[in-house]
Amino acid sequence: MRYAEGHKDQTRKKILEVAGKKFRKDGVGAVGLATLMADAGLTNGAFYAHFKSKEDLLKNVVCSIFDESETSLQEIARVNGLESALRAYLSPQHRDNPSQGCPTAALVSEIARHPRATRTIYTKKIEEVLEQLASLLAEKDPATRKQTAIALYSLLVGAVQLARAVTDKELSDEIMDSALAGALSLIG
Amino acid sequence: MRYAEGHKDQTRKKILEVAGKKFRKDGVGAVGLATLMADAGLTNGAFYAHFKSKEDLLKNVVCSIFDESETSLQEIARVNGLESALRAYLSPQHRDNPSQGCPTAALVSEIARHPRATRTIYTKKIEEVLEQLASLLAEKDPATRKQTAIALYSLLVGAVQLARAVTDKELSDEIMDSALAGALSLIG
DNA sequence: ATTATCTATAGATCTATAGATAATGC
DNA sequence: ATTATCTATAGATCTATAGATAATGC
Repeated sequence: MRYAEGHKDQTRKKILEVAGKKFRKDGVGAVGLATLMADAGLTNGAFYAHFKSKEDLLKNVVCSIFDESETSLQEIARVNGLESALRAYLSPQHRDNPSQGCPTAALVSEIARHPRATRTIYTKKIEEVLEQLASLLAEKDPATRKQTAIALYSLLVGAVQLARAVTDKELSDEIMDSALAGALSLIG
Repeated sequence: MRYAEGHKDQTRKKILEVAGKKFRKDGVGAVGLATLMADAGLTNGAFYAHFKSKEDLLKNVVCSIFDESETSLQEIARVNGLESALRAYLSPQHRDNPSQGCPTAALVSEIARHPRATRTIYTKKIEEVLEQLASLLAEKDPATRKQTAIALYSLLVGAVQLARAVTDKELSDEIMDSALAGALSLIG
């Protein structure tokens, strides 16, 4: 059936949006294409009009959720400064809503097990994020700035993952608070 | 068939050992029980003489690989000090061999999606590791010590995961080096 | 006789493909 | 007429169970 101009693009966007959420929430491996398509209001077979495989979808999802994530970080940091961005990253809101949260916190270890082509796209996005973070640091020397950005990002990512995994709510909160203290001490 | 005394215990240990490696290398979800048992020199059906489900196996694997991991940290730190342990954690050797490495770096985000009972066992093990790390810090005040241990562990975990995911070898090395610098600055 | 491990299988997934259908563009 | 989406299905997994087999203990 021939739909209105731009209909296919909209559907593609919808699939990307639903996949971005489900992948982060449940993990890539745990998401089946049939259920994913049903959540997007479509059926299984329609998938292949948009992506040539699940791996192809993942590559596109990685790009699009990083772009969103970078925009969001840029926004917060521009308006309220880096410390506010760190507080947002280490907030219960972020911890408790992985489906809209940081792509790395949700997917990094799974991506590490995916084909090289996917990991290379991920690598490019990580470089963007690190540059963005570095640009927000007060430090003058670019090498030191990158070093700090890397340590800072690692700390944030690790902390949110830990805070999501533990069942003890107090410990989970303590992890977020301690990570904030550590992050602030890193950026001096 | 009735085997020699202790045979079943040995088999159980073998399954745990193989599972500990495969889970960390490929992720829990990507490991099938039939292949796992074949790797242990057994067949599918034998699994249920040892564990009542895959989830039950995972719980036991979490305990046993954390115990190994804690022993190993204790060993390195006792002989060569905390800084050596940090260097070992952030070494190419560790990054390139997830199957024998840190349980958290390999499994934390997957565990966060598992049933509460499994996450509670994981939580207990994390508390052990954090206490162990805290005990190795020079800092006097126990509260500050725990805070630093948490930030330190988060940083280590996040860095190794990132270093494993990126395809650019130089960036991967840079992540490990920057994390070490950050870790050293955290422990002052 | 006991029981660790075996084979065989049920029932539920999963990804991907092939070919049909139906709503819009020309 | 075109083509986005549909249904139906192939073929390969997966976890888990049931019942058979065979090597050791008594």
